[in-house]
Amino acid sequence: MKKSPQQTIREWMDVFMHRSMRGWTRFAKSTGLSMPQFSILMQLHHKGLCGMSEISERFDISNAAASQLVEKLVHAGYLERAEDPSDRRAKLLKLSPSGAKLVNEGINERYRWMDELTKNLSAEERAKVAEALNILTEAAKKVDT
Amino acid sequence: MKKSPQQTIREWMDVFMHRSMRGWTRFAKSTGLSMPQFSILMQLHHKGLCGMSEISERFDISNAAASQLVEKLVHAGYLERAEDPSDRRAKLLKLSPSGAKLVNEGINERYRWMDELTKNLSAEERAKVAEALNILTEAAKKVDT
DNA sequence: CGTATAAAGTAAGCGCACTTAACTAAAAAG
DNA sequence: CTTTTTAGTTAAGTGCGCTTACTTTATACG
Repeated sequence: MKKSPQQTIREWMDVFMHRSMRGWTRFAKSTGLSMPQFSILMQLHHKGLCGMSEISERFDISNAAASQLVEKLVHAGYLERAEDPSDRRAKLLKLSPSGAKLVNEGINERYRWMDELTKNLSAEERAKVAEALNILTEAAKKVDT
Repeated sequence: MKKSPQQTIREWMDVFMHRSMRGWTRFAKSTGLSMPQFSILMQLHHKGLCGMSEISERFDISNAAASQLVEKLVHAGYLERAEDPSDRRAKLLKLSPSGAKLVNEGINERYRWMDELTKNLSAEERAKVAEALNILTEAAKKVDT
């Protein structure tokens, strides 16, 4: 009874998702931030810089809600909010140094599990894994607009 | 400038996590359930059957909170709550048919993106990916107690 | 036995995310 | 230049998750 490639891939997804979701929520909790707040920091980490309305669109919440969440993060020192010089109605949001530090700690915690996983692999296995994940990453870049 | 295997793996994690978290929260929202409620359904999906206190331990909340969340899920018809015959203080929780259906829809939605990703791969690439993810899944089973 | 301990449910109350509605101010349109 | 649209903020109010404190019922232990 051999597993199909698709089955193998799906099994991995289940394991990976279940595990990393747990780690993720635990870390967010440990920072004292709520999930919505933490997610905004992550979004900023990926986009680098963005306006308020991008936040509300991305998380499908009202502008008002986004504004309130951001306000808390600015107040806590994790975000910097500046006027956009090219459009003075808009704001430019970005991670403050301490916000970036927090996000990186979270990401490193994620990496740690993965390192744990791969540290007992042979060099050959590790190379195979890396090659395969590279294939998937490239595919993901094509699919995600 | 070649990427190290570790870098490749981490890059994949970032892409995969960011993308699947988004899909996950969107799906949960579309069901009308809150994330905590939805997470409980997922936990039940993985464990099959469990008591109330396992819920509170898993999510690091009080027994009272778990009881309240479960009550809502039972009332909504997603969970069945029965007395444990071997310890009549305890309850046995499990997904109802409609709860199982909901969870499976969520999981299938996750799979869909992955299918999208892999459908344009050559058979050879797909085989490589499957082999690598199988290695990782086995490793994960060893690491996670 | 009775007493202590454990599992679960109930009640009151707090904080947070979210919404709508009203408002400010700048840009775009006519 | 006036009107309309757009970006963001503020305020009031709602619902939910969570906690602590208390109650109930069943098991474990001396």
